[in-house]
Formats: sequence, C-alpha cells, structure tokens
Amino acid sequence: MEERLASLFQALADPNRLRMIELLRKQEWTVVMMANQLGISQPQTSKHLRILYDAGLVTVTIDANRRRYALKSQALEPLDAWRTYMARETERLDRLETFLAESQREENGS
Amino acid sequence: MEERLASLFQALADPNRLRMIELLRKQEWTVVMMANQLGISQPQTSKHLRILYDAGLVTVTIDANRRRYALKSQALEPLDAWRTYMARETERLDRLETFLAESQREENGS
DNA sequence: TTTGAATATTCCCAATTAGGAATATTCTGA
DNA sequence: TCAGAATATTCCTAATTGGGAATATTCAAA
Repeated sequence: MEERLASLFQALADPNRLRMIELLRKQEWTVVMMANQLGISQPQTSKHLRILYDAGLVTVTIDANRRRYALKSQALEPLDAWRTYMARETERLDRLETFLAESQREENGS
Repeated sequence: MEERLASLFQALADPNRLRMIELLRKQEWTVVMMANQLGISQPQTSKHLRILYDAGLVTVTIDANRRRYALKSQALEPLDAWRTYMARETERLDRLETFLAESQREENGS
C-alpha cells in the first residue's frame, strides 16, 4: 500500500530533483539546459532525470538529437490524496485538543 | 532552499514511517504499541520514530516508563505549500495543452 | 533493593545512492 | 562519411540507511 507513496516521496527526496521539478513546472527542458541552469554535471542531470522518469514524474519526447523532458503533473496527485486522507482525522484531533485546552482554562477559572 | 523540503520528503520516504504517521493521525502511541501494530521490532520502531522526531514530524511526551508519541500535524504544511506553489504554473501549462489539443482537433476537422 | 518492562543505542551487514570521471551511444550537419 | 554535440551508462568511492541482534538505560512495582 504505502510502498507506492513511499517511493514517490523517495523520488522527491533530493534538492536537485526538487529544483528540476520546479523548473519543469513552467516548460520543457533538455538535459544540457537543465544541467546549466542547475549548475550540475550532465551525467548527474541524466541520472536524476532517470529517477524521476522511473517514478513516473516526467515524460520524455525524443526530438532529433535531444530529449525534451516534461512534467507529468498528475503523478503528484497521490500526494494530494494522502494529505486529504491525513487531514480528515487530524483535524478532529486538533479540534479535540482545542476543546481540551479550553476546558482546562475554564476549570482554572480563567 | 529545497534542502528543507527534501529532508521532509526523505523522512516520509519509507513505508513503515508512512504507516506510523497514519497511525498517529488518530491517537498517541507508545513504542511497543506501535511495534505490535506494525509487526516490526521495537528497536526498528524506535529508530523510525527518531527519524520522524528529527524531521519535526512528531512530539514526545515522557510518561513515567513510556513515551507517548504524537503527530505534529503542522509539520506537514510545507508539503501543502509546495503543492500549491507547483499547481499554480502547472495548471496554466495544463490549460495550454488542452487548448493546443483542441486546436489540433479543429484543424483536423473533427 | 531487586526484577522486569519500556525504550534507546550500538554494532554489524547488505543495499542503495549521490557524485565525479570516463566512456559509450546516437544523431546532426558539413 | 566524419566530427562533434547531446545524452545515457558504467565504474568507482564515500556516505547513508533499513534491519537484526545485542546491549544499555530508565523507571515502576513488588
């Protein structure tokens, strides 16, 4: 169950890859373009893109000599679903805490 | 910048830790309770909780012999903020893609 | 004060990973 | 066809990590 979500988080658990995804948010990028923009080597860029690709986060379009990488935005949706799932019970807990805190204050006769 | 978010993702990038957080969503747990519930060893449970604690995701209340772990729900907020940030430009891209796809269809006289 | 429960830590091992360097592969343009 | 650009892959190393086993620590109850 959680394996899938955990591997999505794993793919996102790197500063360079986060920056890549943020770049891809606006437009497509080739490998060399990204490497220059991020100030990292071309092989490292390829490796990180490979990890994002394996995680289903990007798509590749072969364009003659180069590859255009694009964000697969729906791949981030499980993340939103999980947050929604988490928020449900959590907000009940938060309300409970607020209630208890207020009860406490009333007991103390504030 | 992204280092902080990346380390949050790193803390979430494990199935057992995700399950832990989902358990903590409803109530507090002691280490042994969690270990039994998850079917993993006590030392492993302690180690994972330590990682969640270092990431600021849980709080600990020392209660005599045991520790009660609780979810620090606001620690997940950077995740929501990032999704909001990402969604902004992304939805513009999505609308562009939809527009281009429709234009294409019209050109083909569908 | 001693026993045992609850928890954290340490040591070990196998697996993974980020990064650098070098190289292989594929394709374009002359 | 050949030189060079764009990209991927492999090899290497150091660091990190999850898990098991053993042990240390802390505290409560008898």
